[in-house]
Amino acid sequence: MVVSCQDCPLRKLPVFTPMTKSEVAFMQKFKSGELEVESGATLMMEGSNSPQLFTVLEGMGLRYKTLPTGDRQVINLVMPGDFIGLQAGVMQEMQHSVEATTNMKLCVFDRKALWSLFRDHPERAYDLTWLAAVEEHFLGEALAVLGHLNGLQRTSRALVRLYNRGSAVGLSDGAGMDLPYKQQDLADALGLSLVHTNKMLKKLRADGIAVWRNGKLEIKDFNRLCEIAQIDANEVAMTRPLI
Amino acid sequence: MVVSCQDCPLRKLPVFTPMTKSEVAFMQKFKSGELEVESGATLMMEGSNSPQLFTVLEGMGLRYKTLPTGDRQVINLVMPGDFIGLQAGVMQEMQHSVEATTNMKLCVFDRKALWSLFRDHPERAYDLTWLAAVEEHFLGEALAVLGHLNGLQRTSRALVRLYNRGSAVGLSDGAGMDLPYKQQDLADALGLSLVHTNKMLKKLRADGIAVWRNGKLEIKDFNRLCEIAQIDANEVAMTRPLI
DNA sequence: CGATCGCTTGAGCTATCTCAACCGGCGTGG
DNA sequence: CCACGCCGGTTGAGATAGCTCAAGCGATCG
Repeated sequence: MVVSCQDCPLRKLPVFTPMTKSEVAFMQKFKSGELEVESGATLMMEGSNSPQLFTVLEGMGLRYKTLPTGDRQVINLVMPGDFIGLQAGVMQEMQHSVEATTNMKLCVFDRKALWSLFRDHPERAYDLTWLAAVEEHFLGEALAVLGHLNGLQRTSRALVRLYNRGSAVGLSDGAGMDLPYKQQDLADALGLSLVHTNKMLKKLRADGIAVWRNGKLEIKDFNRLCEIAQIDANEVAMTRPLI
Repeated sequence: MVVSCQDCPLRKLPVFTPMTKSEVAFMQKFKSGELEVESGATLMMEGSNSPQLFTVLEGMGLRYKTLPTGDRQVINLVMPGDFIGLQAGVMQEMQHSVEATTNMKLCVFDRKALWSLFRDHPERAYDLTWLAAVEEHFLGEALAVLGHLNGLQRTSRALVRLYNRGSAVGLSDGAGMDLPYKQQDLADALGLSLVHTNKMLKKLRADGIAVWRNGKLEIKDFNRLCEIAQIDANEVAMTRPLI
């Protein structure tokens, strides 16, 4: 169903129908350049009206909201293939911030071209809407996680999801993958305190289930991890559907 | 910015540009009928492949996921004007269920016509994507609520948001509005136990801030409620942007 | 060498959960 | 018309997951 498209600069966008030559040409024009940012940089700022859309080519980041109290809710971790900025593209302004955790390479699109995409390339517009629906699906799942799972379950689930996503985009080699985040980042994503997150990770480590240290994640016992996370290990890994 | 459109059977869809006559004609064709359902009915079922999209004309419902443990996470409450089923329309299958809380009247669209909407009416396709982005925004906010607010704050926030939304679609008269849900529904939305939700509602009642009983919600002290909910009372009520 | 940063660990505190009982209203069946 | 059962809401009491505070540790950097 999902056709990967090498030619498309928006190459991580899943496409359901092969692209025509004229579409590829349009995409080339749609793409306005590439951008490299340093780790720590803020790509998009809550409340700003960003004129750009990005596809992540390399590196990792995180998408978060800042609460009036100063707390941070991480919405999700950004990996290669993710498309960011649709919200700002389509609403007046950004509702969350995006920050680079590692150095990143991005493919930049001009937001003004978004409308012509809809007008002239309905197939691609459809793909984009599909992407938004998928995003909505994942947020719904995240909501259920925060609403109903305990600390250990949340932590496990995060590791499974991240591992699956990482595998899907080729970030994992054998049993390990790069996961260059801080424990605080994970805590902010899971709605747990740093201390508690640390203790849950320790438990997974002690039980020989998963080890995450020095930016490397190793899954020792995938089945047990899935069991804790309440995920069917055989389930078709429905991660971000991006190739 | 948002132009309401009386002629459009998809009339609750916010449109940014006035509709042409041919568009209105298309919408009439797009609409495949109206549907009335009894309270308690399930409109869409998790995992099913629903051939229909709906706009809510009257009545209220709720959108939820069922967890493997049998727990329920309410994703949001469905009010008149809401558009449901885009996920099923665009992905293969529904990721959550939708249930009617009261009797409901729905405007039904044929999902197969969705593609021709994209092909022939890019403005409307754009509107739809905008709607998906808005939905994503709200889920992001909900995530932050579950991740960082305590029981009283969550409860307060829910009441403020519901009151604002209700007002926006004309469900509130003066100080009161119909809110025909069970405490269990709210609990499942907030990720709290029924008992605790009940105690938080009791506190709001005792403090003369808000009273919700017998399906009627009355806000006694909007400012204090907003304060607890960590919402700026003067903030432009960014509820669902539907007229 | 001192300072900073991320991680780790312990100790007490409390928000929230679970269990359990009870209450009033309503619909149903005898 | 009464009795019963059920459902939604209310309340109390004990248990606990997770929080906050606080301290210490190793690595990195200027």
